[in-house]
Amino acid sequence: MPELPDIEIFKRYVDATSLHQKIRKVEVRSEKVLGATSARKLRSTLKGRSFESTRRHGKNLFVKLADAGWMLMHFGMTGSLAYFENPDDEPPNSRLLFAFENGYHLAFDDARMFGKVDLIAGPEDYVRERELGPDPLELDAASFRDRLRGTKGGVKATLMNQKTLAGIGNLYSDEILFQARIHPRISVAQLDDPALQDLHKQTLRVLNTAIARDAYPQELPDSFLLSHRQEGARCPRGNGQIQKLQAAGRTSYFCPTCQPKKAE
DNA sequence: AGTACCACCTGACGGC
DNA sequence: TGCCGTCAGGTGGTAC
Repeated sequence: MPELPDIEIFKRYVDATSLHQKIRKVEVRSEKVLGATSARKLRSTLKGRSFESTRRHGKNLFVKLADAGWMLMHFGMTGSLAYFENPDDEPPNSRLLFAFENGYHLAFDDARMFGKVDLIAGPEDYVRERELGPDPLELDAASFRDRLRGTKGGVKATLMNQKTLAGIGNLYSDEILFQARIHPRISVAQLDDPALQDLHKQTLRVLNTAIARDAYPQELPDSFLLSHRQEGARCPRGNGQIQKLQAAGRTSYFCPTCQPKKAE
């Protein structure tokens, strides 16, 4: 589930459950999810310390450690978090387990292990080193427009390019383009200023709506494509059937009537 | 700069 | 029930 709205929900989850509690033990169940750090280093850094606060940039969650830098969490395609008391409730694909002194646990669960947990100096350095673009929720319309004006590729690829904007993935780019009535394969250069302004507006609306619904797909409005995201499904606006195609190397769903290839 | 393809991994699902 | 192919919400490297 991990695009910007999902990570924002994970952030709030950590804030609500796991801050300011002394860490008793760290169990590394799979070293695959460790980045540049080692199991030994992670354990020794975290043990006896606590999570102090969190930040999010795009799909990255940063957890501040009391007096010892930051922990980065990236959730890949299948990562998630679970906070629980009874050890029997540890999720099936738990890769890292943080045990707190209050008896509760936080698990980093990730079936495919494309996720990463690492120790880093801080969010700003990390964002700069990775050349990540701005988080779309922090962009006003003019900055958004200027950002996209500097690009030349397909609109779907551009929305998903983390160096252009950080946080949008395959699902939400489809949703944003559906709401903005833009065909996924149109190039950014074909969009005029009003179109880019509307694209910005829909981006914010889609992401904020998803966050407000806890990024829970079933809770999204029926007017969203995401609840109709399969070939042949009914267009939420009643304009025919959803189709799929490949765009930016990913399977993309769209409504050919609402999102025509040719601008009118 | 942009795109297409492959690789990294495992689990879920549909067809037989 | 079980096996097999296909696909999956991300990202990084390579080649063009």
